[in-house]
Amino acid sequence: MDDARSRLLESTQELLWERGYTGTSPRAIQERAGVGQGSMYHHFSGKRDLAAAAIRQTTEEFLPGWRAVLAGPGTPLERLEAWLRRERDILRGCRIGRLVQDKEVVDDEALRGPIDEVFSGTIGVLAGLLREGQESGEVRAGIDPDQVAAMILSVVQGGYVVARAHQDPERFTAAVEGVLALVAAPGR
Amino acid sequence: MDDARSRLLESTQELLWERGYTGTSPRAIQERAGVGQGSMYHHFSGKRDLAAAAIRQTTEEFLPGWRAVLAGPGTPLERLEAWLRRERDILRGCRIGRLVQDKEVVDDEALRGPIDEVFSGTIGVLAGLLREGQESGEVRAGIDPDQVAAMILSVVQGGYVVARAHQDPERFTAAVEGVLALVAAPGR
DNA sequence: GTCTATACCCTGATAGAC
DNA sequence: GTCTATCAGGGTATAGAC
Repeated sequence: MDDARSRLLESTQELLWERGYTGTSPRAIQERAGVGQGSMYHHFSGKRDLAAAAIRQTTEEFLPGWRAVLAGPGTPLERLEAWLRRERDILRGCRIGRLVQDKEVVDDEALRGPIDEVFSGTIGVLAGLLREGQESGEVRAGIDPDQVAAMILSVVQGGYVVARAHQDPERFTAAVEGVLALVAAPGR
Repeated sequence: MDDARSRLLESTQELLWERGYTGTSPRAIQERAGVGQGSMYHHFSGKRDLAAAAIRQTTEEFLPGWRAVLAGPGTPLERLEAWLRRERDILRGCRIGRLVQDKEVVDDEALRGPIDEVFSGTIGVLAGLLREGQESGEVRAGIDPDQVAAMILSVVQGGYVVARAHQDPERFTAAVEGVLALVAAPGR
């Protein structure tokens, strides 16, 4: 019954990914959802409200990925590898990272907040993983896990950007393999 | 005399940086340039044409930075450090990397092309630098310079993204320092 | 080269009927 | 809950006068 609501959220998630916040119009959202004007403004107070809900929903969909990194099978380094090498829709870009280019998103706490939480949380998770790996000797010693965690997330985010510029997913892959080669303890 | 033309280009460069392609309107360009409608459409055939010229001009402004990396003072690693640590307007993001989130830019060869050239060229320059550094023993041996070069550019691009999400330039700095720690040969 | 007028569609929203 | 008006403004461009 409030199927319209969930279809609106889903089409907003898709359009934000494809077009960003500025490039996404209420009309386009309604059309893709197969829902009329009145319905949308019944469920949400406007574009911003709908976008905030859609972004929050998207960020919640990242939780399973975190769990796998934290508690998946394998050694810390293996879990990092699995996360970095997992299947991604590289040329479509990151569904949340891309939003942060948008001035309207960055200037609005309700829109930027959830993105910041995912990124900050990811850095925390990665830093923990690196520390674990250092203790077991798998990960290169003498590096700052927090710095390297920020670096790893940056490689993923920047990998999307560089791959899109060249229209070639291989650019992303190269960057990720570069990280893995550097993070492993030398001579293993 | 064709000062209007150069003012148009400059205001387009600024607006593309702040707002992206989709978010930049001809009207806004004209207002910021202090130029009327007719003038803009006299010098350029439309928004796309103007944006293509502005992007090309922006990418040309990257050349001095390359030269410093290639032929600046210091060892290869010192030149890499200088490039990575140089003053940047971090929270404003990368003036060309941000454009690549835009579907209309990616789908248009005239807009994406110059960006691709700068990125591909940068990776080439960085890879050369890394090879030099490996020969002199400054840079960690046993890594693939092309992969690590792609990784370094990704860290810069992703560093902007992550810093904007957190609204804190320190995130960028941490990522960059992470790279430098990993790239240097261990025990030096 | 630059100006003003004009045009048409899109954006983001409100109002009120059903 | 959803539909159909309706609206003021902006986006992007063309036309023709100056």
